[in-house]
Amino acid sequence: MAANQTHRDDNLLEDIQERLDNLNKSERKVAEAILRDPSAATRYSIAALARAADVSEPTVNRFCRGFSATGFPDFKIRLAQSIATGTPYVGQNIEPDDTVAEFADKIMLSTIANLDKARQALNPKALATAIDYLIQAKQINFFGMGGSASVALDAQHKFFRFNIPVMSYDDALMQRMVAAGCSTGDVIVVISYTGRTLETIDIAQLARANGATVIGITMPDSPLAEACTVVVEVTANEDTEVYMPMASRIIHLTVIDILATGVTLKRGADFLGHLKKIKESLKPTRLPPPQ
Amino acid sequence: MAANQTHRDDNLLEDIQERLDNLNKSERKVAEAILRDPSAATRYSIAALARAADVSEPTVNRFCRGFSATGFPDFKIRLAQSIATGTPYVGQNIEPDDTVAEFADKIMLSTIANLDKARQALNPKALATAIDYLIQAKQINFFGMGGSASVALDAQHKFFRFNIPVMSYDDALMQRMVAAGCSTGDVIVVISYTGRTLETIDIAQLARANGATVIGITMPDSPLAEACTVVVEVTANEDTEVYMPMASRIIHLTVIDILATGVTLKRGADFLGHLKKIKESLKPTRLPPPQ
DNA sequence: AGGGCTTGTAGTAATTTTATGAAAATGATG
DNA sequence: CATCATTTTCATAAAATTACTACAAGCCCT
Repeated sequence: MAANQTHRDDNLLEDIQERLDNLNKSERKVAEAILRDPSAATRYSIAALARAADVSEPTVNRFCRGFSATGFPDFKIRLAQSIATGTPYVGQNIEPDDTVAEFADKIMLSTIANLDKARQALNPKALATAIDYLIQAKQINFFGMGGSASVALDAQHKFFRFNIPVMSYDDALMQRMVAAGCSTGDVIVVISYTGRTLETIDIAQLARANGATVIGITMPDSPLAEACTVVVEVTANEDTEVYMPMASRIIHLTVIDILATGVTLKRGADFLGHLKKIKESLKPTRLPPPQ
Repeated sequence: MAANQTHRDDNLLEDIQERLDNLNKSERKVAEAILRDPSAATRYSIAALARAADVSEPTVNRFCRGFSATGFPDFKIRLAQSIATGTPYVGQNIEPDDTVAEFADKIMLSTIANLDKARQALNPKALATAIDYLIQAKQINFFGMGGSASVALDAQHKFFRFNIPVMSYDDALMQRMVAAGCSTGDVIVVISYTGRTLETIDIAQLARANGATVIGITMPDSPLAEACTVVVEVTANEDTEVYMPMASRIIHLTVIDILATGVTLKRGADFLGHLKKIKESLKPTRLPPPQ
């Protein structure tokens, strides 16, 4: 019973953040005042916001219209929705003179924001397909190089509880060897942020050529994505900002969580289905139930 | 900086629904008009809503005040937020018959919720101390066993860019050997969710006895926490629920992100501090400053 | 110096809120 | 059970706040 309407991708706050550079002096002052404390902005009157931004009221009004609102009140409503939609604390880069409390908060919030974005972008159908493949796997291998090595390792731990042989490899040579040696029924999960590492793409293709199912957790429309049987698309906001840490790893890990949970659940359902089949096979030997 | 309130569990819409019976005739008409099409209500003016509910404008206003809003505009903002809060199943456990879309969403949301909780519980002072130790380290070792192995591995990758020797170990034997061989100036970061693994505690004590600084990322008041030089306390809501995956790993990873970022930042700042020290050492050779 | 873009001033329009009193409901009492 | 008193409910209208428009001054860039 999902079906929460209202999820047109508004995200006014992000919009403001993005268009910050394309605004003229005064309107940028307005934008900055809003970003400084978005939730407070929803409580301001146009006069109060104008004062906070040190501009005139009509400037605020023009600013609102610039973001395709009919006026200030409409803008406030949209802003309020944008805040509640999850992505509350967008932006705010880490500054060299931030205190520990400040940048710790910023990292946490940006991670949260990224996760929420990933949540909205997640494709359940791809996940379902991936889970189906994983359930039927004779053997599962997780491939992750560099930064994704830890994700692969984590995946190995998570999938260990299922009674399937699971391994993870962070080494191109080993990966290639495994890919070369695999066959139909094997599943290989390739984790890569960019999806553009030549070696990785090559290995994925090799594995597929040998009949293995290749599940990719990577960037949409990347060469690696093309090479996979099924792709769970992940687009993280990798800030080029030096201080900003990789959010993609966190998202990848959470995707692994979802896959593992999916396998657990489906196995249960499968099991129930199995029981049902047995029961039904017994039916002919019994009398039909009363009524 | 931090301090973003706003996430009191509003859910105005639910509130209205609940209090529907306790309202008098006219106010109920208002409530019904709003519930008939909540998102339309956010676009109405007080006059329009009054007409839609077939009551007078002050009635609408009184209604708004009844739901602890300062007035109609404030009410509309709250309503907009309530609608947009696309958080239908926060805190809900995963059910065996959830669709993929449903449980994927639940996992994401619960992870987000956990991160946010961790954010509020973070102790900046402990983080600052840990960062100080890490900067001064001659050598850093990350220890994580079982599920925390991937966190340790990730940490190794992150700290690689600093010019300090970094290693990670997921094996008790290797950890013990490293702990036995370390000396003053070495920093060991022990990552453990429970903080109650005997082996890990023992290793931490051994390392400290040899003069190493031991930073713990673990549960507060745990035996491991006692054994550390400084502890970054992490309390994740580890749902005992079978289907719920470990949120602690994600939090641990984010803590690592914070530490790595802190080291990057402080290196810059440290340089300034260094300069200051040199300056101060020169003070005695000068006359006291005027005033 | 003049055209185009930006921004503020001042006045106007719209909207919300308060004040006030009338109508309805409740309840007590003869 | 009728009647009056009291309270609650509600709408009209006026006041106050808030948002919008027109226009003019200012700035920047050839």
